[in-house]
Amino acid sequence: MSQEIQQFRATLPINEFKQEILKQIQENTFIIITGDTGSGKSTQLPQYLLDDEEFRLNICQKRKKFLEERVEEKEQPKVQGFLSKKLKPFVPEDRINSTDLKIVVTQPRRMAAISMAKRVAFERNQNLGIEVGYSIRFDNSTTNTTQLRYVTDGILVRECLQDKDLTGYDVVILDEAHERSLYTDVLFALVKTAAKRRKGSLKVIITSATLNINIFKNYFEGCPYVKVHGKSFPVEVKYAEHNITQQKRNHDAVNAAIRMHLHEGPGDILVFLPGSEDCEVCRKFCYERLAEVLNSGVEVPSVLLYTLYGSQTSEDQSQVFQRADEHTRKIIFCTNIAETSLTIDNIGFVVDTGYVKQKVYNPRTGMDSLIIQPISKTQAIQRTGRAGRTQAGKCYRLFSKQFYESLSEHTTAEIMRVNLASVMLLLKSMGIDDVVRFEFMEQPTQEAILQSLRQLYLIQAIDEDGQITPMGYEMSRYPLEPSYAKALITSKMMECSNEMSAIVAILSTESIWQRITRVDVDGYQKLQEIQSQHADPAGDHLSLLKIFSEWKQATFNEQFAKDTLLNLRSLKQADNIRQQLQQLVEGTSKKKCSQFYDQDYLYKLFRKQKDSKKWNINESIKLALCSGFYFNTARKMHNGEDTYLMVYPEGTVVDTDPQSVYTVIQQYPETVIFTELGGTSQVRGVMKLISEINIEWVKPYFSNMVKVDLFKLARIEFQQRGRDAVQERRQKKIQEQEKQKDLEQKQKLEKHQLYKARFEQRKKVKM
DNA sequence: GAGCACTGC
Repeated sequence: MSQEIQQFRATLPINEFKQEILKQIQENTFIIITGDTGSGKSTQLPQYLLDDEEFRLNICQKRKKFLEERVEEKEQPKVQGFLSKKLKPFVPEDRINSTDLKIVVTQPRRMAAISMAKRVAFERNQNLGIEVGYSIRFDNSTTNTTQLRYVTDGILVRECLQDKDLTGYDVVILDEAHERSLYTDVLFALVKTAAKRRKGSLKVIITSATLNINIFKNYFEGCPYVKVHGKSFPVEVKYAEHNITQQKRNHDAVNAAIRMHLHEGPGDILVFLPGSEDCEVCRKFCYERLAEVLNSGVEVPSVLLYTLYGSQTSEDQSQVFQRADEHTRKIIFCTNIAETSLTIDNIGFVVDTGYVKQKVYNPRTGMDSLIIQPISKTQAIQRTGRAGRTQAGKCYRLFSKQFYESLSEHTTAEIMRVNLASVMLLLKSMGIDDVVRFEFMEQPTQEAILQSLRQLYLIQAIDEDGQITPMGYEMSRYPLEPSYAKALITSKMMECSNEMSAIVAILSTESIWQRITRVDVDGYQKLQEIQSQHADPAGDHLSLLKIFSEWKQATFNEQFAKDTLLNLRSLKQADNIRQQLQQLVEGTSKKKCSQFYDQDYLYKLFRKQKDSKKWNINESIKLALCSGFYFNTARKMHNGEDTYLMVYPEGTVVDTDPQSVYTVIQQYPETVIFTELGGTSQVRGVMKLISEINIEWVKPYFSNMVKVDLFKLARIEFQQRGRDAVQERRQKKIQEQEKQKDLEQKQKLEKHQLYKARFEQRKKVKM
């Protein structure tokens, strides 16, 4: 067996580059390895290092030197909170003399971490956890002896909180770095600073798909890169003559798929669409079209139609992966999920509509909107590649070559499109104060940073000088958005933390209700009936808690979940998270917190009210929610029942979510708070997850919100020394933007001329 | 006048 494995390992494309890679790693701190999937880099690279005796001894020596010097320096973190006990500097005594090489490999997805650890353990003929293991949230297979750990990127970020020099590792491999998840972007910055402090005793390897390596090279100071070829087949790309309109998108996609089915050789067809509803609509339409073709007397070879998207049950998803018989072709209508997360074998053809749904965060309004957008070139190439994994393939793009040229080079990194409050709090809790100047690989907008600081200040995670508070330290322990962490900590003080940890856990998962589309009329009506039966006029948060508790009381019954149209997968996940949160809440000291809460208006209110007869636990839960979300207060406008006016920013009008219990029971309270603002129009927000409150509870906080001194908060006066540098960067950015603008203008003009020429030509023909 | 892509601690 092991000989077989050795032979297999030798055939992997990366094997040819083994010596070169090892040489570069010896000589450099940072190294980039590019190569497409199938090159074997994720599984082989760490093994090359593990098996290289010289490398191991060399790096252990360097590590020993570094740790001895650091212990002598008695380095302390810059600021220390009195609430958090975990912030003592990490001095791993046993690491000083250890001759074990420790490697960590980060993955953007949990499944990838597990399967790679299993694969490598298998290749080394070992049980999982001895030498090789994985660690993901809620699931850890590693022990003290584990030398190679596959982890999700979020896990390594959490580990950085306790050990910012990453002294527990000798090598960090950031795998699939081109995907640029929020945590990989944070890790780039953390790992870069750690490696510099470690003076050559920490090696950093970044692996990425072949594209956009320049941005990595710039960030890691022109470090060397090794290019490894993958195993893939050529894919022929065809463009449509004209771009499709939104109305005709599904129509054209189905026709393209049918044309391929009738005229092409073997190989399944993958059709990329923006949304799950599009998938269902297309499947239905495809059946109808195929029936029409059949009726017209054309012979149609046997075919199976599937859909594939994230909110399906895993049973529905697994059907797609079952093999059809030799003479039957599969057509799969899918969303972005098939772009990277799920890989289907035997795809020979791809139809690409050129669009995705993407979440965009607007820092000014604090609103998340889900918008249909054109894909990036990188995405188009990725989608195309899905046709060339097992055979030479074809990709039909439902847009013109010009449209492709006009697409942006890369997908906008996540860090550029999310609320940065938790990232900023993370940095502050690690002693990085000057977040405005913090060097990310790609700089988020100043506005986004300032708005997140504002939010952190409003929930007292940082003080008016931008310095992290003990409360902020406490919040950073929780794997939650800071506002949820605040609500949870407050709930401990207000004696309702069991309830709050359940609520927050439910909100951390996808909907606990089954997703039923409007196409399913009966199901949709039934869902609405059940929802109204369980609706609690106290609000969405308490209604969710109620249904969750009922499921728990029914002893986690599967049938109960089915009957009440609940999503069992989300329920189980929510309960898992609830347990984790409860453990964290136990670690929060009520006594120490009271130093803060004794001054707190909401807490005083709680103390005053809690002995009165009218008071019940629901009120406490709502007060705790207010402590994290009071800036999301809205009051009813009387021109339209479900239209509300936010207290801040002034003049912001918001609607009620049609899914909210208040829409279901058709009662709209005077004053509400909400925990999420969303929508699809970017113009007007929709309040999601709403609870009725008493305006008197939050009134004393309103003046805070108006007089936030962002200048002070951002510690701008601390930056005088570095002002020139900032100015220079800003200038450069403006120049780049202008260049980009010019380019776009030029492209627009060219496009216009092209259309004009075509129009003239057609006119001529008609004449 | 609104209905939801994908991850992750």
